[in-house]
Amino acid sequence: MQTLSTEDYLKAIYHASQSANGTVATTSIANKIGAKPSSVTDMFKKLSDQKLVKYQKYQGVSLTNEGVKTALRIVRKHRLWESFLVSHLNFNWDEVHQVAEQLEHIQSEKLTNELERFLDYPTHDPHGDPIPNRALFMKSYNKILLTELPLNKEGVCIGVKDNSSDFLRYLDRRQIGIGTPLMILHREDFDQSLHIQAGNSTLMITQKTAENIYIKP
Amino acid sequence: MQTLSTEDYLKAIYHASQSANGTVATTSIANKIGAKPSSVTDMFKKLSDQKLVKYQKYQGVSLTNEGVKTALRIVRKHRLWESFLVSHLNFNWDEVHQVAEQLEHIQSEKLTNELERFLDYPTHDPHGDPIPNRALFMKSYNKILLTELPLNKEGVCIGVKDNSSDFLRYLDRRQIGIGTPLMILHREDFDQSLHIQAGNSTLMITQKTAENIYIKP
DNA sequence: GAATATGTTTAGTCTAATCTAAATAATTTT
DNA sequence: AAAATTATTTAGATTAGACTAAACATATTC
Repeated sequence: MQTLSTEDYLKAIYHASQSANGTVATTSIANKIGAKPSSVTDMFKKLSDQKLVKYQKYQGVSLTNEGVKTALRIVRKHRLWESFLVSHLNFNWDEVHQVAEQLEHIQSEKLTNELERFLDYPTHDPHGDPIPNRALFMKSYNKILLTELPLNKEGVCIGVKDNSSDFLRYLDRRQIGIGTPLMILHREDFDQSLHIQAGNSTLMITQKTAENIYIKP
Repeated sequence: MQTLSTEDYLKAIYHASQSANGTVATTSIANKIGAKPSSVTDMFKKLSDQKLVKYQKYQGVSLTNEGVKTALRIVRKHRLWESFLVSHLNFNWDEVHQVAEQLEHIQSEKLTNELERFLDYPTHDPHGDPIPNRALFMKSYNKILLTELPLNKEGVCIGVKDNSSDFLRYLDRRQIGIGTPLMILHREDFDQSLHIQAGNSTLMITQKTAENIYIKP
């Protein structure tokens, strides 16, 4: 049985180890969690005692199989709750994260599984991230960044990399969301900005924006 | 902003002060919370510093107006979540308490209010307890105990006093629930047991059982 | 490869919430 | 009303999780 805090660490390690190749540094977790590196070291030891991570001094941590499972159980709850908030409680996709951070810690297998049934077994959350099923398996799309989409080839927005409110609301204002068809009309060599077609309108976005939009090619 | 623990104490004090006349003893809270009296004393001081209770050494506590409001906000969430679990997630009324104890601590006004809207503004939870509305106001029925129902007069079960799983499952087996019409056919002088009509069947219940069933006369 | 910079760990401290054991107050019994 | 019982509080210890400051390892730069 995990505490709130150990669950937060496991989730942070899980997410960090997705981008990196398995092993995760103390500082990177400190930044995600908002704690000092020394606190993170303490927690690494604790998680290591519980066999949830493999930890070697100065070498960072990696999740054990059991650690991955624990993390995925939290991710599953987080994404199911986000889906619920958007689909039934009128939350916008930029408002759900903070609340789901709390709800993901609720302990009740029945609750999680019934919520999943109630939502009709969703496979992706409101940001396009895959939801682990009861067996903790998730199918992720074959996806590319908008920057990688060839010129004049149509793709569909299927997710975002940056989940911050600021970015999501920016996309709302540009009328870009999950499912929006996108096409690059012109790439500006000078500053890498892109002229794109989004749904029925054409608009200009920066490279930074394009790097945070996932496309099904 | 309250911690999990202070919220639990405030709720316990609120419930205890309903039965007693406003002021609540250290030991009674210790029993409810499952803590030692010395810990309760510490917490009483803390809550008193926050002006949520009035505390005088050796005289117990009573909630301030602000304390009542804080407690009611928690009760509101607890009962809304219980309602949700039963009405949409296939929980039985004896299974909801433990999960609602966790969910009641989720902090998000929008979540609470949207949940209330989604449930269509319920006034009572699955145990018949009134749900405070957004203004923290709740209308409680005019109710009596089954023991107080006159012989051969029909009443309707509108709630239970004991919310334990054991009792609720016992009622399930007897096919007694919220809304079941009840009538006392005979009162046994020897042991105060009751012969009752419950829905279409007649059955025998003990005084202890009857003392835990609320009736709308 | 030595010097510097950066990242990580250790040692010791802090706070919230708990506990035990002892002291003290209130209540009940005789 | 004194004695005994029960309830409550105080004092001091413990634990989880965090912190700071100093020590130590690793990585980078010259």
